[in-house]
Amino acid sequence: MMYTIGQVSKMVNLPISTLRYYDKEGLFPNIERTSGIRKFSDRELDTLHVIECLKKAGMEIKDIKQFMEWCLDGPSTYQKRKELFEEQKRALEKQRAELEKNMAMIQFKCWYYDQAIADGNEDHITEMLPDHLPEEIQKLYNRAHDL
Amino acid sequence: MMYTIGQVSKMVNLPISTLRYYDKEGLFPNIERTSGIRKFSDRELDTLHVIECLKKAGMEIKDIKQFMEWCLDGPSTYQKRKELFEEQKRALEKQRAELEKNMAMIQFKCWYYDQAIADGNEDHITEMLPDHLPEEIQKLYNRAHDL
DNA sequence: TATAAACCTAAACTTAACTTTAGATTAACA
DNA sequence: TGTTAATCTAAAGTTAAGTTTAGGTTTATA
Repeated sequence: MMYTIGQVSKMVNLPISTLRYYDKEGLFPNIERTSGIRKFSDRELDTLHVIECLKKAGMEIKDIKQFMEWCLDGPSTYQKRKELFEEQKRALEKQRAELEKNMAMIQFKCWYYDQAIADGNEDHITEMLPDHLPEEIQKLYNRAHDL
Repeated sequence: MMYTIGQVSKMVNLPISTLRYYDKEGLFPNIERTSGIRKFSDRELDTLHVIECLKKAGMEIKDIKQFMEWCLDGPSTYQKRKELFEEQKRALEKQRAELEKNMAMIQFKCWYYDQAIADGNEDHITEMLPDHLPEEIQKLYNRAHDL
């Protein structure tokens, strides 16, 4: 199945200009064209999934391009490509740990302002810190401040 | 306890220029100074934790500044501040869901290249997709492609 | 077949979040 | 007390990842 750039834009919810930019940066190596007009296939849609994923893991466009070039080089780059994904896996695991810590911080703050609203001021709460908190909240606090 | 900008830079692992930039953007409202030189206290260190957290949740500097201004306004802004954290909580929950999806994609790719390396080519694997995969891998595949 | 909608490129522009530079002041130490 | 290290400001520069613009071509439709 083939798609125009406008169709893909709607499917993946990215502006057309972004798709053109990705193409210009080499992220769709040898995408098909008929009289100059891009024909996106399922291969390019899959590529867009991978791009989204690698971007979220913190990779830059130029490094994603490098990966796309490896894909053109065939079996000789399997090892490199695998290592790249192993590395991105570690990056995501690190992100996950940080996210959980930040979530604890945010939840602590939610609790904090619940208290402040109930009390009308922050006085008791600040005196309470960091030791005399309800157990569940103490856990959040410790996690948010990395013990 | 008071710290110089250089000490804080090492403590939080941010360049001095970034700390000055945050200050210029109003992220340390009424930080103390003696003859022009910034004196960071534990309050500013806590602020830096919050900044890191809000930035990770996707907030921009100017919105973090807004929050810092609310903090100066006292109890009348408790509600706003609480709502801000509730919103950031939702942002982080969304991030968490996306992260898990991306993790599935990455793990699938790791498996994929393990197979490609073992086989010497990608032929069997691509024929296998998306239906005839080992169950664990099928799960990853489905998750990565959102079913 | 006209004409509107969708597509194209190249190049300039934008934005956020820093970073660097230059030149000056303050603090720490021998 | 001199000199080296750390700090300061203002302003210009940087970077990545797009977005916008201008001017043109191709495709779809009435």
